[in-house]
Amino acid sequence: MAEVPTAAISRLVTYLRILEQLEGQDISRTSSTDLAERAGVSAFQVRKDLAYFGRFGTRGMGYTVPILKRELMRVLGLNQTWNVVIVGVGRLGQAIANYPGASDYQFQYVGLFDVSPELVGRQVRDLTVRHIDELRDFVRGNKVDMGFLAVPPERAQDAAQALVDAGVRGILNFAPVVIGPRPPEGRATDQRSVDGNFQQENGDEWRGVIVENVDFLAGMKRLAFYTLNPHLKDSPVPEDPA
Amino acid sequence: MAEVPTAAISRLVTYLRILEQLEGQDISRTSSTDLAERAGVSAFQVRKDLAYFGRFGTRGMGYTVPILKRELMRVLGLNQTWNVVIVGVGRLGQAIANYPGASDYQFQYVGLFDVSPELVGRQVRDLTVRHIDELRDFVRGNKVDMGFLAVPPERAQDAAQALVDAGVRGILNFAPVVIGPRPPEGRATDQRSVDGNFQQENGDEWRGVIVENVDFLAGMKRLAFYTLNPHLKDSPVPEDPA
DNA sequence: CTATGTGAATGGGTTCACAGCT
DNA sequence: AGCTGTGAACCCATTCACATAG
Repeated sequence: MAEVPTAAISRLVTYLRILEQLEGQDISRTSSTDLAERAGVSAFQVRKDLAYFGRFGTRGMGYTVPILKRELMRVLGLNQTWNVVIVGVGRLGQAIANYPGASDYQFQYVGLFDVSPELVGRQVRDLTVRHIDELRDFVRGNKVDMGFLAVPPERAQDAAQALVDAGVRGILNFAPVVIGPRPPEGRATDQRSVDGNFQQENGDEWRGVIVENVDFLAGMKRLAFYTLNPHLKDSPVPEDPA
Repeated sequence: MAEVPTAAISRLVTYLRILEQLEGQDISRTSSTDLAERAGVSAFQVRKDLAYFGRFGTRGMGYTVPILKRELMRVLGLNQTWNVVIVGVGRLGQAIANYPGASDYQFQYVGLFDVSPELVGRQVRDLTVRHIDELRDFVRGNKVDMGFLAVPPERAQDAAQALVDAGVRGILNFAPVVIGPRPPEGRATDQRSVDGNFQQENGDEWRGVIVENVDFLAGMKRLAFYTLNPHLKDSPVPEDPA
């Protein structure tokens, strides 16, 4: 089903960033070996990842930085405008709204939403924070493509559902919880779909909605684990051989 | 080399979070099927992931929430104290410092560092921001285990190197760049280690240092890609069969 | 001779079926 | 009978070797 490995997409993002850096240094040509070094992967991997989407190089020569950059941007969907709302405008939501770099890729923050009376009405960046009750109409009226979710974990599922009901196609979830179609009511364990994924007839609004998670508490915990068990991590610095 | 899949560790973190939610709801027993539903994975996967680290359930019965929670905390290294410094105390760094939930796991922020004269000396949370020049002595004097890196991308490599030189064992990198042992000086492409990962003789300080990345710009870009190509994503809502 | 692009082989992770306890 | 724990099967991602193009 995934004819392109998920990990390959993450790597493409990295290659693109490297190409931007190269362009900034007025380096106009590169190679799979060079990209591989800078990205911390193998050159095979670079070539294979690119090959999923086309042929962007010249044999014997390598890649032309601006061309490969343009092609990767196209592949990743970064040559078009994305209208984004942020739901949750606490410290994290504001840090996201103000983080530089998003607008470089035509991610435009068009609306900010929260429930807190202290925040609603306030100005953040060039936007006025709205109450989350206005979300649905706003998304429909403003061609919002995706929502960034920066609410406390206990509100994340409801806020995500609101985004989906409103019609966004993608959610970037910063809350440390799994969001998704709400399981049918009932006890924890019952007999439907034995030993596999659950699925249900409600929750169809979620069909086609993409969720990406950015969970830094999880990152902390993974870091703790690998710091205790370094041998379980494929490190950038290879082991001593024999 | 990775006898435990990296993805399994991420899932263990999710299971742990679910167990905490269950405990908060005074639910004392669960099962692989129940955990699987809540985590959005298969029950096979849950059992296999747990099996990498031991036998925590009772056949025919399932798992006892507090026991499994305790065991997962132990496995993940969350039953001990971690002393953490944050390098970069801009909006993002402050949001991290103030984000609730870290201290639940004995992650203790013991030092904050920045270069900006506007920030150094200021009070954030209960800590005074120090100049990054003090990092080395501080890390050595205060048994710092890991560093969270929230500086602008162009400073990330140097700040990471400073953390490593100072002796931290883990880095949680929020900057949208690859950090690691600095490649040897020289042109982009040369002949060492043909077609594979680079490695070098300097950069040995990085040996054993764990780097985890939390890159939300990358998350945005992945989201853009999958929103354009939903069929390439294994969705929580399964496809219509046939 | 160089470096890409790609079918084939390898290896690691997920899925499965069932053995083993309760 | 029920649900965990696990060796084996399967499948997908990475690695490789080489054919191809410049």
